Amino acid sequence: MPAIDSPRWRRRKEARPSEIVAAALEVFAERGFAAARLEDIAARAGVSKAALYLYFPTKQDLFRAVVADAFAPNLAGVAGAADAYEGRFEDLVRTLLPALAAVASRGSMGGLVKMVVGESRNFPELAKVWHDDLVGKALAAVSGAIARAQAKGEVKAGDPRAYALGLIAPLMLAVLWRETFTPVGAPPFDLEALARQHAETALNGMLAEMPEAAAA
Amino acid sequence: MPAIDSPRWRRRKEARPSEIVAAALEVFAERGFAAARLEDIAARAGVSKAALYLYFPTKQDLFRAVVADAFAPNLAGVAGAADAYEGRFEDLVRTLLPALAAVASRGSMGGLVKMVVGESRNFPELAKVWHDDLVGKALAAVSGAIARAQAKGEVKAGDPRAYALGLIAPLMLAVLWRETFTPVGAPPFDLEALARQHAETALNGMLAEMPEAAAA
DNA sequence: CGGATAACTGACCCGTGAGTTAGTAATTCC
DNA sequence: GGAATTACTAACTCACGGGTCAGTTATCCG
Repeated sequence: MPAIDSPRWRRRKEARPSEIVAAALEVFAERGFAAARLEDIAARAGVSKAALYLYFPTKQDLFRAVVADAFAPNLAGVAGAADAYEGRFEDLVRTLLPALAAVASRGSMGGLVKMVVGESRNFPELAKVWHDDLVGKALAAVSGAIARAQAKGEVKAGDPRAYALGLIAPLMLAVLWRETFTPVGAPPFDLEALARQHAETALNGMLAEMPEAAAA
Repeated sequence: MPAIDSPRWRRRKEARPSEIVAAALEVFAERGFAAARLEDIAARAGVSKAALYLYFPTKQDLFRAVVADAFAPNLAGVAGAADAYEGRFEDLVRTLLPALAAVASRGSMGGLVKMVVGESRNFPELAKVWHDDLVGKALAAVSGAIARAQAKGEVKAGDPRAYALGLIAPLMLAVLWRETFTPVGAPPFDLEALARQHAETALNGMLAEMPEAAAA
């Protein structure tokens, strides 16, 4: 027999939205937008399906909320830091890559990236927001830092945007690898170690060849 | 009035399967598995929906056929080439990366990669096949070539698998970029140029530092 | 305590799309 | 030519899941 008190449910107007969004992030990341069932999201949030509609008018709006919630805090910081940075380029790289690895290790970044690439065609406006406000900005920030380092003679000549992609791509792909292949038995990548080794390799490849000089 | 002859449709038992698979690849790549409609695939293949079922018993089987058809030829060659290679490591890299860029430029590789990452949770057996037979093998082949180059003193010490990821990740991510962000106005990457620059940068970062030596 | 409020639920509706089937028309073979 | 074969289609069924609503129950306030 169940306990006589302890009501069947509680009113928790404040806590619901974030719990729902968290549950939705999990399910969307696992199944993709179309295959995700609102009943599953509701169940994982400990709530009935109808309750979702008290807070989000449609499935698409819930999806948008997930994106807005989970995306912005992750990358905005990184981009801003790279943008404002003025010290030696190699110090930036040796800070940035492990920081990115740390962000990627915990948390939901893998699921997010999957959602971005998987649903971009079905949500062109979202793809545009993702690019204009976040991914594009982050890439531009790193490219900008590289261009400045080139102007100071720290970094070899070459397309800064291609250099930037070369810097961050291994980490991104390692995250996708974790989401995609590790669950079926593939050996994982150690993100921290990868970030350290890749930082050294990339610097080694990018830095101009004066033994010791430049920088303020 | 329509022409009096020219029948409404023709019997083309041989040609149908490949046409259907090609149409399915397009639609699956655009929409993802769950959101893809068989009617759309049928229409694009110039055939009725029911005709699909003459050749493929279910939507999942059609998806599997698409994967089998489109995936294997793309990567098997690359992996084999890297595996068998015995010359100087830098020559391998300068050959492999542009070749990969060429494969990625034309054709459907972007759509495939999207399908892999997007549907891996919904098709664990496929994810396993993808990894065990293709992606994992390709990565192992490149890692192996790097390990051999390290043994010969051509390449610096370090985790070969991480080096391999660093080599191919920028190209993969550029392909995903094209699929995801270019359609909404983001500036594209020139894959050929990216491959060339990245090959030089990566070699610069990876090669051991004896001015001229080693190699058979 | 008891009425009012609103957060929440269970059971429902209905559009959509995977899969089926009865029949039609292109082809083949005599 | 015409019967037999079968590639193909139009029209259907039915399960599934997004979205709704009437009613229930926790909570607030007097």
